[in-house]
Parts: sequence; C-alpha cells; structure tokens
Amino acid sequence: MAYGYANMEKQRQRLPVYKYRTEILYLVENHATTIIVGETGSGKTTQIPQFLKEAGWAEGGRVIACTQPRRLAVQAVSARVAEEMGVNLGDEVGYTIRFEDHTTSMKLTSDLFQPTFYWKRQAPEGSTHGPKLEPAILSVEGRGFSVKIHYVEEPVSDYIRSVVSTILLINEREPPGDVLVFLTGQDDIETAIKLLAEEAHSNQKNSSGLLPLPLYSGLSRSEQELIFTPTPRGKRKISDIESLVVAPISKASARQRSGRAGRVRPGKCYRLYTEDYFLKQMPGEGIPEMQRSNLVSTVIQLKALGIDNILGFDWPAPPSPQAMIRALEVLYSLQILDDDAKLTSPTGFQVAELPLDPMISKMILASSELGCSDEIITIAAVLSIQSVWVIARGVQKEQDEAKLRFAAAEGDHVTFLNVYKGFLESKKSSQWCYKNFLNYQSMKKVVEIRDQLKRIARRLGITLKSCDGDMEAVRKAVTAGFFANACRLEPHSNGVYKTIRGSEEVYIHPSSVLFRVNPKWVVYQSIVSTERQYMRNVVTINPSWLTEVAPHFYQNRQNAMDL
DNA sequence: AGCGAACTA
Repeated sequence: MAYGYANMEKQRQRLPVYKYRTEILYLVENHATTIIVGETGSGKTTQIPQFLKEAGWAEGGRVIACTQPRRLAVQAVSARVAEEMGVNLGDEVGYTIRFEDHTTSMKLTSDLFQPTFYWKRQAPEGSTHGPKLEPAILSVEGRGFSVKIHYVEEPVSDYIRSVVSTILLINEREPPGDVLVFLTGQDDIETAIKLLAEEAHSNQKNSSGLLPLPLYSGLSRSEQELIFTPTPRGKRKISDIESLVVAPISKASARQRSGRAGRVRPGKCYRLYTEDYFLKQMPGEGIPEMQRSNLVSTVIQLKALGIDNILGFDWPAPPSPQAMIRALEVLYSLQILDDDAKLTSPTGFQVAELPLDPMISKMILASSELGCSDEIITIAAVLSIQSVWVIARGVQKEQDEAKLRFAAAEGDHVTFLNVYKGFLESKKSSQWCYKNFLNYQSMKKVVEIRDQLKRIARRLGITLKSCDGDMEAVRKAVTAGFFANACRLEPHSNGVYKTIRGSEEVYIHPSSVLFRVNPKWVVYQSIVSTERQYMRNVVTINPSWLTEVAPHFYQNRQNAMDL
C-alpha cells in the first residue's frame, strides 16, 4: 500500500504541470482570474485542483470546482483524483452531472459552472489590495511523446471502410497497443464495429486479438466504463469516441486528437484525409461554443446571477446581436423576462432553478395550474433525452408497428405517456423494451430524470397532480411552453405547414405518430433541418389556446391565424 | 410513402 502511494506520487511529479506548482499558486493568489493553457497530457485537469487543495483553497467550507465538457470525462477525472488522494469518490472528491449527484458534502450550485462562460473573482468595491483584475495567463507544455502523423494519399470515398481497413493494417503491422478511433455518430460507430466483427469471422489473421469497444452517450454506464479497464495481453482495444461535429473538424481539434496518441508513450496518428486538405482547406479553429449555441439558457443564468446588463457583459467570445435579440425575444414571450429585461417573479426565478430547456420549464410551471403536473413531468423527462426508441436499421417496418401500439391521436407527447405507462406496467422490464423497440437505457434514464424533476418541482412548490386522462389539460400545458412553435396546415396541401411566427414552410417528421395524419393545428418541440424543415415531437392543439396561454405573443398575429 | 449529429446544464 505504502509502495503504491509512493509510486503514485512519483507519477504525479513526472507530469509537466508539477514544475509550475509554485507559479500557479502564486498567480491564483494574486489574480482574480488565471488562465492556464495546458497541452494534452500536461496534467492540468487532475493536478491543479490538488495543488489548490494542498494550498488550503478548500478550507473553511470552500469548494474547488472543476468543469468538464463531457459526462464521461467528469467521472473519469474525479475517479482519478480521488484515487491519487486516497479517498473514496463521493466524500472529499465528488462530482455532479445533470440529474445525478455523486457528492456527500459538496454543496455547490453546479449551474454556476457551465463551460460556456467563466466567472471573475472581483475585488471588493473600492479596495486597494486583493487580487489584480487583469487575468494571468500561463502555458504548460504537454508530456511531449512524439506522434507520427500519417495521411491518405487520395481522399477516401467510404470513410467507415477506410477506418476498418486502417485498423486491420495497424493490427497486422504495429507492435502491441490500443487504437482510438473518432467517428461521427452512434450509427457509424455500430457499423464499424459490425464490420470488424465480420472481419474477425472471415479473415482471422488480420483481425485476431481485436477487441472493439463502442463509446457514445447512449450506452449504459458499465458499457462506457469498459474502455477504462486494462487491455488483456495480446489484445488490442478500439474505443470509438464520437466527434462533436459532423462538419469538417478544425486543425486545432485535429491536433488535440493526435495528442491523445502520445499521452503515455510515442504513438501514431492516421488521418483519413489528405495532407493537402489539412494544409489548405481545413479551418484553423472551430467556432467558439458561445457563438454556436442557443443563448437562451445562458441569458437566464446571467440574469439569475444578478447581471442585468448582458449587452455590456464581458463575454469571452461575444455572441452576435441577432442571436442575443432572438434569445431575449423568446424569454420575453415566455414571460421569463419582463419589459425591463429583468427576471420575472416567480416564473423567471423558478425557470432559472430548473436544469432544462426554458420552454420545458415553462410547460412544467403551467401544468401545475392546469392540474396535470404528474403527466407533464413524465413528458418533460422524455423530451430531455435523445429518443426512447432504439436506433434500428433494417427493421423499420417492425419498429413502426411497435410504435403504433402506443400511438395517440393527440400526438407524440401523449404517445410518450403511453410508453411510460407500459414500461411501468412491465415492471421496468428490459425484455419488454426489446420487444417494443424501445431503448431500455433511455427508459431507465426517463425514470431517473422524472424522479429528479419531481424533487425539483416540490422545491418550487409544485405538488404532483394527475389529470386522470384529461389530455386537453396536457396539450394545453405543452402549448403554454411551446406556443412559439405553433404551425398551421396549409389548406389543400400535401402536409405543408406554415409556422405562425414566421410563415416558414415546415413538415411533420416521419418519426412522429402524426406523420401523414396532418392535423390542422400543431405545436412542435424542435426542428430538424435536412432537405426540409422537419418538426420533431408534435402535438395537436386548438388554436384558441394560443391567445389564451400567450396573448402577448399572439394578439398582433390574429391575421396570420385567421382561416 | 419516408427521416437519421452529438454533447451539455
């Protein structure tokens, strides 16, 4: 045991960031903000929180918070830090991710620490001492193992096939070691793994010893954790980590990825595009998160922190005025902000408490008055996950038939209630999910999220009440959140809808139970833009509800709504 | 008669 600790301590000291320990602590002491740019493998994520802890920053009830942009990274990093500190995960070192809390004593509002913006430590008004306001910047080099980069000579036509043949080639020619592959999505990951499995059957020489492992958020926790277990001798792991964007990645993220190969020893990186493409066409940097994402939630959080002048806010990467205006419009129409752009009470402050899309939060608040909060919280949980249905290729017909068993004439939201009811009646059976083409992991998540929403709702003074089958109340509550997404069917058209807000042409998504049913009036949850604009998760409404739940939004649009 | 990117609070 003692040997183990000594060994771990030696490992820690070998990390590049260790050399900067004193400097980092000095900067943090003397500057309100310290920015440390650390290359992959520098140890910044696991070590800096420990330096701060050792220097006393966690004393007196204070907490050292560390944010990560991915759930899996949060778990892996906190487990590693707990191990290095020799404590149980959840005691001194814990983590929270949305809908889960793995801390026993940490009391922190995790909402505060979003990766989209950082918070400045301010010196008290008028004080002459205390930390300097201008940020300190420090760069820390990586571990510096060399990574040899290979490019393809010609652009590849079928990138998944190229991935598979590259892996087989590596397996045949390279010394032992694992392979990390970046693919664009769950579908491609499963396809690649299937191709590798087929290869193992038909061509034993090239693919022997391959142990392909998938990694994406739709997997269960234990399936995801498999990638962290040591690889058996003579085997080679292949963990597929999906990339964030399908569009071409930037040079910066390509470099970051190749860095993963050199973390513990020299490595190789195979890029399935040409060097010419990398040098001449690939964009240098990606667009900052701030300028890509929907601002609505960020604006609510700033407002909740008491920052009213968001236009004057010192953004790390300022969003466009149009994006800002759009976010303010949505929040105003949801009555989360008032005429002075201040959070309304109680609605605005309640919405700021909920870790959900504001439209979903508003729907929950409305359900309390409409007497259907029990049903709406189930719907909110389903709308907060990706999909309850399994991704099933080649069994589309069977899946459609299964869906029909739950389909409700009122639309997808009511269908979700039927699905949830069936899952409970099956006693949360995985077999039942399998038979009905439902994703068991997703259904378990729905139950978990629902429990948490129930707790939050209680805190906000909403008591759970069922409307006992009154689906009009349920649809009205959905409308109260999503009225801005109201659409009307174009008369004599074949399923063409126009949004009331902007008269844009939209269609019901083929995965909706209302596809080809085409009711006259609907509201949708979100739009999927492909060849056409498709509405996802659609429910029928009575247009008179629009002026009822959102008079301020619709009173000037009467013309658009007249028949 | 027909879709499909993914991550997060």
